[in-house]
Amino acid sequence: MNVSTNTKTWVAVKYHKIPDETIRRMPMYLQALLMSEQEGQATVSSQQLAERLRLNPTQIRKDLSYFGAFGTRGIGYPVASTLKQIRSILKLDVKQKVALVGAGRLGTAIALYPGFSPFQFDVAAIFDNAPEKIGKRIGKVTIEDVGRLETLKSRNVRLAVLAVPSEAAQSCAESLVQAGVKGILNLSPCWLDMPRSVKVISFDIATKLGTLPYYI
Amino acid sequence: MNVSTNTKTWVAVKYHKIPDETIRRMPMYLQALLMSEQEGQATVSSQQLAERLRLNPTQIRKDLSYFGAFGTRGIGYPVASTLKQIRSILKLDVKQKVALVGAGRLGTAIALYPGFSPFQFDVAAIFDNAPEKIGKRIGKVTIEDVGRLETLKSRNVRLAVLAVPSEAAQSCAESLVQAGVKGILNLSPCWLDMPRSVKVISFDIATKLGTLPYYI
DNA sequence: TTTTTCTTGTGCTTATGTTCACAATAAATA
DNA sequence: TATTTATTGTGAACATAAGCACAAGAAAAA
Repeated sequence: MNVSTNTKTWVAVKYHKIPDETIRRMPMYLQALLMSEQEGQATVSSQQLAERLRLNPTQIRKDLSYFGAFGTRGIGYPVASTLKQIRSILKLDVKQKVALVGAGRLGTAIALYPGFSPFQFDVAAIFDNAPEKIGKRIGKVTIEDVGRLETLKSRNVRLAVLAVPSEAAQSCAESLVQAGVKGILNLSPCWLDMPRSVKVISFDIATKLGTLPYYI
Repeated sequence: MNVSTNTKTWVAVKYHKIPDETIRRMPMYLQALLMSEQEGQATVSSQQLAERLRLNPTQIRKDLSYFGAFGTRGIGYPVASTLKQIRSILKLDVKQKVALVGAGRLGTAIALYPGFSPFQFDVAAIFDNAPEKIGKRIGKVTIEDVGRLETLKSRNVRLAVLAVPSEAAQSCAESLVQAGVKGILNLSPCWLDMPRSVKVISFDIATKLGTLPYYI
């Protein structure tokens, strides 16, 4: 966000706690705006965004307003500049390097997942502990031994996806922190004990599926 | 869920609307209790569960109390019978058949994902539209053509995991509904327009990862 | 038997998140 | 220029969820 030119924005971000739920929705707004852009729309109203995402238009306006006034009354939000703003807020305006730990089936699927493209993530390194996998390639990235995790520090990788068995998750996570990683997406059904300074997002496909029969 | 118009539901939930967040946590309790069982514990306190899951003990007690009084004051929760109760609540006491649509990398990873074991899901069918995949096997299951989705009705499959590209998600979901599926776990970053009677849980790995740089 | 210890179940308070309702205001139209 | 139309931004009301604090009650110890 361009802090220097917008006092109001700066104040808003600085002195208001932005709801986690708002942050959770921001990537959805990014995706929806990208679709509007591809359709050639110059502006988009909260109503249109809401229809695409099946959300309440007020919620979208309030979410965006936490970061400043991006829209124009009577018109809506300018697609290009709002996209730019959101990218900046989410720190997705620069290519974010991501390390992947675990080159199993799930890890491989993630390394090659086309859904990352709107966010410009760069899977910069892949690690595994199986000797037969080391040196092989997934896409353009060569699998390295987990022993080399510490090299992440000098390679400026601050994000990681953890796709290892639950038993290995905690120790891998600790190595990642040691290597300077600040954000971890954990895909195993276990809690990671981490310093406060490290942000962990965990979710497990099985746990999600586990709620489904209840609702049927 | 509109309680007032649905007598069955009204009775089932014992006159309380059960918070969605409570349902979301129930599979976690199931997993934690399984671990206690494997460690040979006969009872477990909300405190112990809370430490394992990094939750507040009060929250666990309140969640469980929505479904009845399972514990014993001064002692805690009996592991075996509470497990049984939770399985019954989540309808995981019977083996739930699941259809998987999309036998790509992500679909394959899910079909073979060991994390489903605590929930006893049975991946009973796998579908894809790529002719070269039809007839091949993933684990013990043979990949079928998506045209055969309608056979799910007679095979009594009521749950599905959707691991297809976003563009295909809506039409696959409609076929699933046509085939009598009542619950869908959607892994693509798009909204599914479904009848009220179908429960959809959506999440996208990229969208989750998209929030991470913000926090670091 | 009485007291102490432990832990559940829950009313109530606090925290977080959503939505309504409407003033503000930019552009289009008369 | 005045009026109408469209849409944002936001204070306040409402809804949902979390957590404190403690009575209730079960077993163990005295």
